[in-house]
Amino acid sequence: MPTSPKPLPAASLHIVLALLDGELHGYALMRRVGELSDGAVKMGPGTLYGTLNRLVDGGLIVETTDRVDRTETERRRYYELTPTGRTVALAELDRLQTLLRHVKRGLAGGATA
Amino acid sequence: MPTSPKPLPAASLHIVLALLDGELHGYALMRRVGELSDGAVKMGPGTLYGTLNRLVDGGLIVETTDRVDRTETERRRYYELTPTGRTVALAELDRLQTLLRHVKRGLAGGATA
DNA sequence: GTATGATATATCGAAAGTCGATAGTCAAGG
DNA sequence: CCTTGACTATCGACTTTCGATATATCATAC
Repeated sequence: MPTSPKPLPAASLHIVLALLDGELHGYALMRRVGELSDGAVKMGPGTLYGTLNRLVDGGLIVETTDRVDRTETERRRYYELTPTGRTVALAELDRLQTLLRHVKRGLAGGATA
Repeated sequence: MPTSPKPLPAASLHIVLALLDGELHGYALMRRVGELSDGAVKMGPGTLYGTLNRLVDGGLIVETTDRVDRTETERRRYYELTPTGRTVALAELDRLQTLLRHVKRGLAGGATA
């Protein structure tokens, strides 16, 4: 079972989930991560860029080099999920869904003790 | 807006979610946290007891002292959510639901780029 | 023309959190 | 007895996160 060794840390999780929708550059990722939780999660650059590098090292994302319409002065660095990264992201999504389902089931049952 | 300063760390999150269903003692909490994610999350004692203390300090949980049918030799220490803790737990649950909703919406849209 | 604020990337050190190993007690079963 | 599972607990190493800081470009406004 190579696709679920252990849960990703929070920042990594948010990044790979955000990238499920398509490639993004660092700054956009910061915004998107915030948006995805209606502003509840705020990832600063200190967290972002280190995490990005770790994800690249771990083989979950890659910097896309096939950009076509980019100007010379393009500062943005785009990242996308690798196939492995996508698999992991989907597995994490699943894990969260399972968690919520179980918690909500317990809530419905009612622990009026 | 006193009820959403920032997301709880992973271990704290799992513990308060597990306690939404009712009071539990440490060892049972370890099992329950695993169950809630179908075995994907494994919290060992090293993580558990430190986190438990932090949650007590933070006023999110309390050790229940009103146990009736406990023997003298009872080693178990039961914890339950405080009203604040319950509010935080529910807010976190909400945050996760929002996250999943947004991510899945993006997935449906399709990023065939 | 120049101040300002958003875009954009990057690094540093401190603080916080997590993990795995270890340890001890008690009860029940073989 | 002696092992095994329940149960709480702590330690140190490691990983992750945070906040501040830095730098450069661009658009808008003054």
